[in-house]
Amino acid sequence: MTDSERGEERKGIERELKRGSLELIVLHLLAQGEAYGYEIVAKLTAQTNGALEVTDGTLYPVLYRLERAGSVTVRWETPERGVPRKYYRLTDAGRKELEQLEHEWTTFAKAMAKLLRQDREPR
Amino acid sequence: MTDSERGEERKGIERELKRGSLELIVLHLLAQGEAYGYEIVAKLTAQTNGALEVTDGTLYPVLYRLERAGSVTVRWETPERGVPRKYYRLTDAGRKELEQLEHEWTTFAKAMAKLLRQDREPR
DNA sequence: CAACATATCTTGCGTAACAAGGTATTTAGG
DNA sequence: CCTAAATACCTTGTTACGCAAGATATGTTG
Repeated sequence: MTDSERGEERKGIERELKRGSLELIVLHLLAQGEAYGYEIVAKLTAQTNGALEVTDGTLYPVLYRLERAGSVTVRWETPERGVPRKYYRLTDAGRKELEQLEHEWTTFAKAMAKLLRQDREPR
Repeated sequence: MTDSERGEERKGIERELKRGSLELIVLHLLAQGEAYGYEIVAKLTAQTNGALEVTDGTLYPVLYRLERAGSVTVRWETPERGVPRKYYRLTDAGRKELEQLEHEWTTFAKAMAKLLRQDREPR
């Protein structure tokens, strides 16, 4: 039995849709305040009621990219109890990048919405 | 002058955003009626005022995927004047697929919109 | 000290959009 | 007739990213 026979061929579609949006998502969450990796994963799940989830294996590369790009700064902190955490904080450049990405996302979403509003052939 | 100095570092972002949306886009355009490859490219440009463009090198693989998936049927036609064209037409399965993709896209876009509406840290 | 929880990081895979280049057919111009 | 341009379709290689899976390290608890 193939995937498509099981009706599971759609499994990967959300994955594709997330492409290009993850940086924006992470920057947006960090704009709410400093956070560490696991916390970002949890926040994302919470603030979208599970509609937009990410595993840590996906998140860390994103954070690394943001750091390299100068959008975030990093700080280790060892809490009174528990494992050391790596806190990420938005830079001014990161804030600008966030605005830019937000704008581009909105533009794209609007174009899609407009296109999908076009009438189909009546049957 | 580097790309980022020209503010062109975002060139690739739209490409990523399109990921996963192209099948939906093509199915939607075909729902307006039968069309051939070049025609679909032109329609997309026209109906989005250039906001969403695609080259034929991108389109043909999409059409091939749709054909393999049974979402479209194909028919060659040689017009009175000009080169033979390959016309694509939506199947019933393609219509279902279109609805499904439309739903998934909308769900995703709504989740994004909701997330981006969350307040930032006041400064 | 064993088992579990927390947290970070790495590797390999699959896929999709695209640029670039290629082919075939038709039409137009000299 | 020959060449050039236009139309249309197709293929190849590159690149980037999301993710599953697993590795590592530290801390907690019974």
